[in-house]
Amino acid sequence: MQLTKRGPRANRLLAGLPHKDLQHLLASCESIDLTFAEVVSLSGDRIRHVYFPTGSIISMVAPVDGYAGLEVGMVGNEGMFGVGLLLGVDVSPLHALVQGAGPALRIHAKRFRRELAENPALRRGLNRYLYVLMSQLAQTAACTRFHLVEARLARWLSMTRDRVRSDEFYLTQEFLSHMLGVRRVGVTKAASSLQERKLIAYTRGMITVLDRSALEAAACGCYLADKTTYARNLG
Amino acid sequence: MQLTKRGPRANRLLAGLPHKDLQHLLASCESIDLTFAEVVSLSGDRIRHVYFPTGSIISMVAPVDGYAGLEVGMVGNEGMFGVGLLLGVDVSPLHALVQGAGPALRIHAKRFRRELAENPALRRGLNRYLYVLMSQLAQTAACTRFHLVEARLARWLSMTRDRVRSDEFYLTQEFLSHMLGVRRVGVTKAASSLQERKLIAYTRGMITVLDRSALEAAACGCYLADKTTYARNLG
DNA sequence: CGTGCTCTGTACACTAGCGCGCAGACGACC
DNA sequence: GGTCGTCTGCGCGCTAGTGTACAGAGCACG
Repeated sequence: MQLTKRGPRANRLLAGLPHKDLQHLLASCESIDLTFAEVVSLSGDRIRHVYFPTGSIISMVAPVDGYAGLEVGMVGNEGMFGVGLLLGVDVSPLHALVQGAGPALRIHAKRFRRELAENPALRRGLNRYLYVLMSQLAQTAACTRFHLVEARLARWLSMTRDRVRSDEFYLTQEFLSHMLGVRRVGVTKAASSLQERKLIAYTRGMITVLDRSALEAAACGCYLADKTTYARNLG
Repeated sequence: MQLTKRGPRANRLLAGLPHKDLQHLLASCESIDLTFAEVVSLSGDRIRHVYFPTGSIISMVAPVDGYAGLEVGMVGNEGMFGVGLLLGVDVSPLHALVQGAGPALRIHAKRFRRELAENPALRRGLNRYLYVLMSQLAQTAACTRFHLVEARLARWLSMTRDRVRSDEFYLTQEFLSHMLGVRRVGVTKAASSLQERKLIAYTRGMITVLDRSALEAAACGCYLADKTTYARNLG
């Protein structure tokens, strides 16, 4: 893992903090490694830690009775997990699981609340992030309803690529099918198509993005919309 | 319109405030009437006013290029429109339009921010509401993906019924089709089915709920899930 | 080197919902 | 009372995605 994926500055929310505030916050943080498919938190659980991924990705999955759930948000080095605490609620309404293995910083919920109370810059930044996250939720809802699996897959891969900052990452079609809320077969078809078009290549879970900009073009507008929202509010 | 739909206490967020805080806030509020299909705000617009519906309903619609959009949140007397301001952002990422005509209280964005700064009880309550709203967004995303139109319609009508606190309300199938993100014909089929089952009756936009609890039972679990989340956090 | 597991690809019958177009029904308004 | 606009219902061909089941392919590990 490169250095750029491990230091606190690798997380864009933390990178935006004034030096002194950051140092103060870091004193309460511990550096950890998240492993693929690890469950960070289940819907309804108390949030024990807040996570700032630096090189990892956490998926937020809405549970639905009788189904495996649906991913509604993706948190990488541009965000954090545990936003409920910003609003005074220490229970996550969503499942959170590790979609991309890698390093992250985490901080105990209690200390995080204290930091929050003492640190207006942190509060301001995270509030804005929460706004972006809400926009993403809404966008995803609409996207899931209207767009075809292939475009959604392209969006999803592009988002992942941005967050791991690498053209290669590990993801089985089975996993993807849960994220997108479709059958594995649906992913196979869409992925085959993207591979035929030379946008990606994959074998046994290792996915390689061959043509980034073409992949982004194959994605639905939601990809760009998300990016724009982020840039406007946190850029 | 009954008195219970007009006074400030008709809005559950306001009703939860200490008397003194409420009085202070009300000094900045004006009482207005929202008319059916009125556009409160478009995606990307500056938020000029925050709305507390007392007898009206505002729909939050996520725009999608090439489609009429998809409703992702419903705000009635249990909520407010303009949550972005809580997070320091004065632009709405979503369209907001009036789904149920009726009275509401509103307050200028600027004054609202000042109130917010001065009034911790208000902040606390609204933060919790924001949390509930986020949960609703996620729930709706999953619901829209997995559940059949008939169950979604039943959910939607039940939610509306709760918010207008009346078994009769005006809504055309055309409008409903936009909210649910399906064709009008899809609504016709689902609504016919519910009517055959004696759960509702309707003619030319006037919908009557005949059997509330059966309608709620016909809805997907998302209806109950939303209610539970609200009760747990604001009840 | 073979065995077993995981990952990927394919086939088949089925269904919910789409797009479009049209027809009836009710109400409002001149 | 006739006309027009709005609301509701239906038919028809079509498509994306479903559920299930099975087969090949690559890797790991004994």
